[in-house]
Amino acid sequence: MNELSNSYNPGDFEDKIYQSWIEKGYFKSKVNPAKNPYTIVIPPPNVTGVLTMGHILNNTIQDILIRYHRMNGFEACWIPGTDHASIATEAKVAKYLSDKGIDKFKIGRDKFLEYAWEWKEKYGGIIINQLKKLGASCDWDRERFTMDDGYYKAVIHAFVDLYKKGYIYRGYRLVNWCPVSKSAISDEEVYYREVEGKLYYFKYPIKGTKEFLEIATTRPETMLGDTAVAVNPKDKRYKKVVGKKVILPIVEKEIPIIEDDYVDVEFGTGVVKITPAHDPNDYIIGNKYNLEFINILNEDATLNNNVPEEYRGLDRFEAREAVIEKMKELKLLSKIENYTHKVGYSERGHVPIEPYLSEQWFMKMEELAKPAVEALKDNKVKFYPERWTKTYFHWMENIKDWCISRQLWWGHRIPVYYCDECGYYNAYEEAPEKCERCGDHHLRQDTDVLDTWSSSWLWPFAVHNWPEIDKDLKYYYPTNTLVTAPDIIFFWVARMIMAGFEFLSDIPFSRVYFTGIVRDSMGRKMSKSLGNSPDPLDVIAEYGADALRYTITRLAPLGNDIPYSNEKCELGRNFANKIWNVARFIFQNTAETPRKNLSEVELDDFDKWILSKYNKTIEKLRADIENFHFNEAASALYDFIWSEFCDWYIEISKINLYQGSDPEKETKVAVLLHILEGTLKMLHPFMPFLTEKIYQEIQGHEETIVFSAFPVKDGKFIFKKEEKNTELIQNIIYTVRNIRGENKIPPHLAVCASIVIEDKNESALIEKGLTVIKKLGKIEKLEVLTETKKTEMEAFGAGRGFELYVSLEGIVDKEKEKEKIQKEVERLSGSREALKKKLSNKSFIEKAPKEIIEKEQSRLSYLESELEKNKKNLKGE
RNA sequence: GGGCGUUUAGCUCAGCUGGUUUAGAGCAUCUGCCUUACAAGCAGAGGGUCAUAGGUUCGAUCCCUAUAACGCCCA
Repeated sequence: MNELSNSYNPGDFEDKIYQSWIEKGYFKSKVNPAKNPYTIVIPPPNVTGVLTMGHILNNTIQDILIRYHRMNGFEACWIPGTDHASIATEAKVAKYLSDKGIDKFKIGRDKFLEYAWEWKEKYGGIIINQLKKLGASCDWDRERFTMDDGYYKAVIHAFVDLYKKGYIYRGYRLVNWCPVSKSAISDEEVYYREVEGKLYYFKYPIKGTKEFLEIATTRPETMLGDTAVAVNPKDKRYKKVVGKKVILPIVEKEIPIIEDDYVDVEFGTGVVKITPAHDPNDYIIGNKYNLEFINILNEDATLNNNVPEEYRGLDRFEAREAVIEKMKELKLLSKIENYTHKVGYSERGHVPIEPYLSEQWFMKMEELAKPAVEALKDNKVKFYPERWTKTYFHWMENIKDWCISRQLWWGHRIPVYYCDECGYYNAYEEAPEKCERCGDHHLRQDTDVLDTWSSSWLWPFAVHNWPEIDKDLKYYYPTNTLVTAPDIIFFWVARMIMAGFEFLSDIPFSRVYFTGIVRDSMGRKMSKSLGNSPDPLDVIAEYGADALRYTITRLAPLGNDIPYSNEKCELGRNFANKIWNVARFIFQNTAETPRKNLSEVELDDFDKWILSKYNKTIEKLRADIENFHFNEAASALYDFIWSEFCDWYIEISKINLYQGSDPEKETKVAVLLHILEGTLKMLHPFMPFLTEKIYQEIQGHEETIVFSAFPVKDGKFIFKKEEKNTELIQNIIYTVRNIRGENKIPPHLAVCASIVIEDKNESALIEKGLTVIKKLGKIEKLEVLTETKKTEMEAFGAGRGFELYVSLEGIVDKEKEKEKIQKEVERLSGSREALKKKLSNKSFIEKAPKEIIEKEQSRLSYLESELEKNKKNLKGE
């Protein structure tokens, strides 16, 4: 007797099975020259993060790929890990400390880092354990963290290498400043939000006249740092004032009126103020015309000492109000308009970012980008869906230098050492003891850390012992597929490709699968702040990991967003339950019979039909997985198992299982087990737990399904004729059931029927199929006629190649029956007319391919014979 | 402002590069069933002028162009 309980309770076995996989070490990968490697590196989640639905989607897909390739004989290696998430983690730790009344700056860098590591140790394991719940078959022995010793050294090595090659430089530049984190952030960490703001019109007096020049601005407070006003050279209105000066109000300073194409004539008055230190466009203008750069802000976005005294120390928004008040007083404010515009916000602090002049480290990107662009052009790296390559090219071809320094402590500290004595500085992998130039021993390391992405861009090879080129790196690199979300295409994907070429002269992966974004039922992105992201662990507890995996895969067409809600997991759970129960049925009915090979038993039409369908499913499934059509793969399995195997074959097999001869029973047992076993294998990448659990109960199973061979289509089990014959029988059964349903014949009531089969060659088949028709159609007496023999009180149905009469006195409603047939006649004539028209179209006959014309002609004759049958019946002939 | 998507049944989506698709699935709805694998189920049914307008073609849900709505990305 089998071990399967009466109902499907995933909670009873999922953890146990995972535990046994780990104990057996199934997921450990070793360099194996006899096999081809198949490698995936996990997109490392934030070490302090928790699993989201996005992770579920992403990691399920990776696991499908890994398990599929493992079953196909590859040395599959899925390398897991986490990243240190510099800003996010530092913010969390700082908040934790400040809640306890501890100020991060008071305790200092070293003490703070101690807390941060403690924090990491405490929360760092959470997400990894959650992945185990999902069934992820990662090689956990290879788990890496971006701040592990080895990885840390790799990051520093990369920095020093690029520094020496001249790709990394220090510069006083305008950067995106987050006043909350008090750190620079990259362009990619800025998001734009539409804001209902105001457009303020200020009058600046023109020097030596009584006239004014009117400017429009959304950021009045920055006027305190203006060093010019500008107009468009084509703008005739202002031709005469160009070259003159205006007196900057409040500050009482003369600044020039310049002209430049950049100025939009249509915007405001056509005159703009130029604040080179606080606006990216003005920064460019400032450089172009050698204007003065006046930084008016402190790190926390309060105003500094470069502004008149009364504004110093004010927050930027307070200063805005104060400037407006003052301008009003001075009668220099001419109007205020409502104005909707986009404002850049910090992804970290969620406040408007401030373009801010500061000393930062940058990486020159243009050269690094070149091979990475080529790689996609040459298809060495392919994106799925392909359209993302456009986005990629656009970004790469307009690439800007990357600001890689962050004014934080948690991260890889920039390995640049300064000599205060002589001013010399350089980058070193190991801290030098003395100054290279003057020999002084007082060296000071740069206080900044590196942007997190400038550690994770090394991920595909730094997970090994790089910069050492060891046998693992040689074997597993380049990796095969990267599975990630498109919102980090610049942050991460593009940069990994660049790093791959720069450090190993090769692509980091050949294919990139971009998942969609998981949204809630209202179409909103899942986010912590909205509270609309379900905890995947709750979902797993309620529905099972297999159900969740299946559901999310089924819902995720390539490149489209996924509308998710927990109830949708019913889809997966119901499917799991179906599989569970069909397995129970099979075990209950096969235990007594020895299992034989398919070659040892005699197959009937129905066996051949299901084997044919099964082999076609294998073929489709393989193609779908290899082309990343996971949702279709999931559907194909569902349809085969549910609509073909369970709905038809299982029902048909009961006839022989319950009443058949021994050889008949043996045939069914052989086929049932063959298909169950193969189907479980095909399902395993999608639903690993359930399939392992059931697999263990199969006669003659191997130790585990994890390494079992993924089924291969066998051409000798494709049976076209038997497929067609079975289809005919199915159609007859559909017709009987339809008549039963329409006439409300109770299910338990058997009926009498007669049937006409048009093709005489198929009549023989029907003889064999009669039992099946009788059983599934609940027919007690089925008469096969050579021609129509109509009697009273009969319901009629016809299909391709057959006519069917169901006789049941007193139950058939003749009027309704007539209406139904009338409707059918109308439908058929409609189709026939349309088709006739098509076939009488000269152009169609001339231009359409022959097969199509033939097809349409045979369809016409089919329609005509159907029509004839129905009409005859209607006339009562 | 530039780019990229999406628009198919009440809902959520398939339809993988034009012809058995006057279009499929799940959920929801309606009818009938506790048929000893499964009520998380079984059997049937209803429901769509494939966003709109043109165009290409013998033929368009599918290709092209415009429009609209929604969404994302970049400036």
